[in-house]
Amino acid sequence: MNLRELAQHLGLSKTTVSRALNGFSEVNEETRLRVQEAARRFNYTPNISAKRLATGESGAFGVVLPGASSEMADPVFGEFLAGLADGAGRCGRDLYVNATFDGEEAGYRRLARAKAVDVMILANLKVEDLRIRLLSHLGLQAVTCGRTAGSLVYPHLDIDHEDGVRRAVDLLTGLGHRAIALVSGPADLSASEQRMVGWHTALDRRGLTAEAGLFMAGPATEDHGYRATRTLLALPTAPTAFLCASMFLASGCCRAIGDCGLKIGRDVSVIAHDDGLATVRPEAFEPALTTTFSSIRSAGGRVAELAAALVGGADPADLSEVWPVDLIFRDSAQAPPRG
Amino acid sequence: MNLRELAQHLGLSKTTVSRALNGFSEVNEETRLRVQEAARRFNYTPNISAKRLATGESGAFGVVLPGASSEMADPVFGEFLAGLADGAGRCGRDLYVNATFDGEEAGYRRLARAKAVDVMILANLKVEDLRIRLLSHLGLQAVTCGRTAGSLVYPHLDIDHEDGVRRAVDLLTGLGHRAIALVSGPADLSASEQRMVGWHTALDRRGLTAEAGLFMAGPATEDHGYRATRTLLALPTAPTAFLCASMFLASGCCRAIGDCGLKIGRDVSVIAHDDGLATVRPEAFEPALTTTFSSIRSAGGRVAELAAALVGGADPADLSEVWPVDLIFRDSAQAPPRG
DNA sequence: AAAACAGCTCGAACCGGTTTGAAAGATCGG
DNA sequence: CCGATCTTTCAAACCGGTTCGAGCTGTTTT
Repeated sequence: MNLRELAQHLGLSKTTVSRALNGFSEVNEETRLRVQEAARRFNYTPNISAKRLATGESGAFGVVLPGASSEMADPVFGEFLAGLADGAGRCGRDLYVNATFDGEEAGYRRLARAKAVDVMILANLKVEDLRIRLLSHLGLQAVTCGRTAGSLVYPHLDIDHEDGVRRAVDLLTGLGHRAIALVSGPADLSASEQRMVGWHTALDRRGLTAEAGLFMAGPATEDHGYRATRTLLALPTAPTAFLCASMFLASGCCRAIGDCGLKIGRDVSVIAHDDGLATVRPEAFEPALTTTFSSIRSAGGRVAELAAALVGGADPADLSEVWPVDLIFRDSAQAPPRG
Repeated sequence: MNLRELAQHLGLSKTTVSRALNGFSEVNEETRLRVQEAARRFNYTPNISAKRLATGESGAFGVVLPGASSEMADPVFGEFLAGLADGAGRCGRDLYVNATFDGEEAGYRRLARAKAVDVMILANLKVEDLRIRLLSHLGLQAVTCGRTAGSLVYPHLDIDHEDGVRRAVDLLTGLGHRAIALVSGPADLSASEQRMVGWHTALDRRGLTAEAGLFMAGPATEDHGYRATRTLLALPTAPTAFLCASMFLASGCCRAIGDCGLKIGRDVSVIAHDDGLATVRPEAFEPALTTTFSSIRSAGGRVAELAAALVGGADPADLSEVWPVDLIFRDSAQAPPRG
């Protein structure tokens, strides 16, 4: 059942039927109801490709997965994607996932030229992220999850990583900790940099120094969390508290602490950032982990909404948000043992 | 730059240019080269929507994420999706991800009516999976990752879960184990059922009984792995070996074993199934985990290829594969302690 | 009563490709 | 040299929507 057939059935023109279904005001209300009723009865859904061709809008958002890298192996990104797809659905859009085998840049170029998507979604922003410039150069709009320090203005949603770490450090220093390690994700990520800034400023404010040796960047895996923690605990001035940038890092961190014969809470404190993945819940740790929390899935959903607003003609300057982070106190953060 | 403009530049008709670029034989070879050269120079890419409208093919594969559930929280699914997107890219297709807020079935119906995708991809097949019937009823082709026991014929790719578990059990019984637990994923999953069958048959062949109490189904999380293992170790006849259906279950399993003061390898053996996620590598365990291995990412890529073949008109009956599973021996499987 | 106007509806053009059927030009056998 | 055949190209129709501009009512304004 297509538009022409539906119009014939109703004894109307394609024009009127199309307008009736798309909510134009010139259509008689009675006619509109008749049309809507018929559309429902005949199970009519406009052909997406035709609609896109006619409107010039693709009705889809794009995400490029760098094929070679293992970004998707990252469950946090997966969860973000789920939120994104969910939000896109709510806005009546679809999500185009493109994993290019010929390099990320080629993927963007292809999508742009083929007018396959209305907006590109970028996540895991780097400190210096070339993709933003590339896209604006290609004439593709973009919405990002995360933000860079530069002066470029683009719609984005970000978590206040800096503040989250700051508050976590405040909590720990308040409990009496003086040597606080930061077990971080990849150093080139903007989020990692923001966390480092928060760590520095919070320690500075207390008159403590952020020892460079207590900052350990690396992949956000259990493995790196374990190794980093082992390394840190072997230092002559081992830290009494650990901030982990993800739950996976925290898993490894906790395992390392256990392997060293220490007890979390009593001997060493741990605070992790929790993105809200169902598979790694802080309550499942022993003891339950104190966390900074922000749902990455919700963030994905909101990014989709921002993208929809952008397509709808909203001013890009109005489409940026920074979400606060919750600090949730559980048992893994306690006062340090008396030295 | 669109087809008409390109044709004008070349002094040719749209027809000829289109055919030259799409490899039709009636075009003069010299002309074809001229056209291809010009297309490259002007950076011409056909408009996807127009192409789709004209051909009736959408050029995309569809994946529906059940919005309410947390399938995406599952990193294994994320990795599968990455492989899928990668494979789709290699075949010149795109991936349409649809997370419906109004229920999975509604999502399929919408995609079918709007002719948004050529083939649907299904993963995480249930023992009784209604989606397959629904799709064939909607006239949508499908390729699945996983297979059900029923008599329906559909293109699929599956891992030989049954054989993997059988060989793992054989290894353990060969080492002298007699009580072998199966820490499984969700019971309604077809893969879980296949694993259970493998467990039963391998034990039967050795004249051992598969105790119902040693089968623990649940979500494929660290948490469930931990709880299940604690429960099992508290049994009067505690198992001496554990088979874990995923690396996450294995993480929890190992933690539980450690918490009970036991040592993996010496006191208790563990074999896990490894889907090849970069974040949870068996070598990172202490001791390194013996695993059955099969890359879920490669599987995703292959599923995309099968889907492309299906669109290309291949006989659906020829498009099914079952991949063998590697058994990789490491240190976590040893002979049981002498009772 | 003529002019202006608002409310609905419609035919036709358009989006940018693919594909059909016809035709022009080249090649060839007789 | 002519008709048959093959090669190559083209104009026009088509896919299924959206949208512009015009036309046809009937009501209000002057």
